[in-house]
Amino acid sequence: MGVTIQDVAKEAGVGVGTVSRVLNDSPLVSAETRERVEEVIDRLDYRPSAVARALSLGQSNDIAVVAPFITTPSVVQRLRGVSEVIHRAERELVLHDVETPEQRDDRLERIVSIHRAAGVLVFSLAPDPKTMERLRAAKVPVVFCDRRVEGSSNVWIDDVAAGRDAAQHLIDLGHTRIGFVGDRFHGAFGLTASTDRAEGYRLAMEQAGLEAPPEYLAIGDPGREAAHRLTDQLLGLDPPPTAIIAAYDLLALGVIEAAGAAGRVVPADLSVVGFDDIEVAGYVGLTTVRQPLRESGEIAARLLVETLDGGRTEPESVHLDTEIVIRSTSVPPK
Amino acid sequence: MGVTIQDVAKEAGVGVGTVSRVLNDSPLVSAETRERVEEVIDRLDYRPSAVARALSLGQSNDIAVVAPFITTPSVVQRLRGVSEVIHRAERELVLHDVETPEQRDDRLERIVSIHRAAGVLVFSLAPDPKTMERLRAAKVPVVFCDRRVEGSSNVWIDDVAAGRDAAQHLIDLGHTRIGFVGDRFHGAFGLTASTDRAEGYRLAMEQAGLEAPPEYLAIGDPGREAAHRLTDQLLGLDPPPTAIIAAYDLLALGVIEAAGAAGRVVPADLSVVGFDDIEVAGYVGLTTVRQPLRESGEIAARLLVETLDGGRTEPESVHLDTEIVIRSTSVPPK
DNA sequence: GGCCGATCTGGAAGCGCTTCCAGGCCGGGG
DNA sequence: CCCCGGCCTGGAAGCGCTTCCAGATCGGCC
Repeated sequence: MGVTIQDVAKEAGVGVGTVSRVLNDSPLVSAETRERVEEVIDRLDYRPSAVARALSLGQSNDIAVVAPFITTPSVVQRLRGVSEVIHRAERELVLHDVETPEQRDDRLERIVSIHRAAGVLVFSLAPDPKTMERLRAAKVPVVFCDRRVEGSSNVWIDDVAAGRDAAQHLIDLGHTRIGFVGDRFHGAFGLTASTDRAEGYRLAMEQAGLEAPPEYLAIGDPGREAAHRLTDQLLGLDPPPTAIIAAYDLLALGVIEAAGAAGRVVPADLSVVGFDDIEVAGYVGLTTVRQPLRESGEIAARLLVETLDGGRTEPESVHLDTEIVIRSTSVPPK
Repeated sequence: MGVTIQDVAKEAGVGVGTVSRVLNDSPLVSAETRERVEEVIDRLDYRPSAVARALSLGQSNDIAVVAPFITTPSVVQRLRGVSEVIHRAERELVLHDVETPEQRDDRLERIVSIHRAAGVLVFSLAPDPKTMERLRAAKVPVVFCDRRVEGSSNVWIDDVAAGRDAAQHLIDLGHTRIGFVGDRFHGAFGLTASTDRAEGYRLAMEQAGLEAPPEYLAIGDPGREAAHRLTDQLLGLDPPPTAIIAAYDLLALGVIEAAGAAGRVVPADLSVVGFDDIEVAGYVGLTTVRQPLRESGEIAARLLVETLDGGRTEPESVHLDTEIVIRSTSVPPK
């Protein structure tokens, strides 16, 4: 069917070893032989089989990306950065979305034992220790994005600081009654962004000498309806908060929607701040704490590619800064 | 390093052929042998190498998904559906994003010749005839999502009808001056959604006996700033449109933003309608023509998996209905 | 009892690469 | 002139599977 290395060798009048050396840029080939072989490769439109190569080398050219796909649009932004770097490095991106926590470890194990991926990029999740151990034993490089993991390369942001910045911004505007909306979905996956941001919010309040009563912290299910319920709950308090921080932008949009439905005008009656700065945040004028999503994916992918290409032996932890982007959903309280 | 089929065979006291037969559920194995082999497989935690299997079979277990990744959030929704089906079918999803038109055909060719993917799923794009020919010659099943292609399975929606529905909705509300905003990015990729929707808009206007002067059709670059410019351009006309149809939801958000910046209140001064019903459309109350994104991915993936598993021999074209979702950005003109 | 088919099994060949090893060839030094 | 080392090169072995073919076993029938 397809042209094989044998065909090329025969046609060029050389051995298969020589063709292989040409393919892999080995210096052990004379210039004229190389040229002749390359001419034949072009003429026959030969393309080496990645599968055969992978079997022979004991390792494929694929990079597995494991992500809690179902969640926020932020994953997509990260993926763009990852995809760009991976394809520039002439590798393939194999996507494994994890829709339930149980799938997580199973996927990771299959990736190395069955698929023989060259490297793994994990978004946001933390594998359990047993799985981590196996990955290390298999000597497959793993890089984490949006997660700090000891002993592995990773890219992370300081979510506590981000939460603090969001709260501080509102405090600076003069707000004293500030609520927080989060979801427990993140908890089930072992994701920490939501709780860390809430913690930062608590710290900022404390530091400013403001109260953050437990009923001002509303945690519920993910999704739009839940965001509605949580918002209604906060707005029904006496006195109600004059500002709400949402654990991520999509949730913030839900808060805005619910506030409107409850007859509150954003931002006059209620200021809203989110996190991440996903694409639509700009479109709807949402004040939010930006994290460099695409860049985080790029850097994580680059760390992995460098490790695979041998240019990096020690794990590296890269910290990225967050930055509050003030748009039109946050103003001083009435 | 890893456990191989040889190890299992030796440990179970059988030949490798028998182990292979057990793995592949061949009926040519006696119940007791099967049981013994399975016990050893479990005990040694043996996992067959997908790479070796792929080389032996001449085909991998991977499904390549080719998508113009950079574009709208709609791709993500489709991907979710695809991912679910593919992983349930115990196959791998290899993602190839195409950021420039030139990459498109190169990617497709590499997918079959180098990566030996079992099947290909193409989003929105149309490969050139030469590439299509090669794919056919390689006998690799290809399914198109969001695109009608003769001779291949595909899932599609009627974008002309969708455009007509959007316009008709506004006409029914009493609008007579209706503008359309699109981007030429889609054109460069050979994507037809934008132009088809514009065509539907034109037809509806014509049918209603309304004028759709050329200056009411604003086509520019993709992105937020361009959407601003196009909107400003339309609003600067005399008389300006009382409603704008945007070729997809993200563009509609840009129109809303620009209208606000120009001092127009949506929907009182300007009604806006989008297409796709991406996740955030609900959050911001955008009236839009919904297409079943996730479902389209699911169905396309299922068509492909069925073809690969031998249950389907003839290509099938699945038409999905669109449906207008009326929210708060469209009201009668003043 | 012998033969035949049905049923199951072992193992070799082959998938298309990489890599290692054994040479062949050449030039230069003894 | 011979030998040795440095370059190149050809080709076999091996990666871990699937599959095919040959054979072993067994029961049933003549």
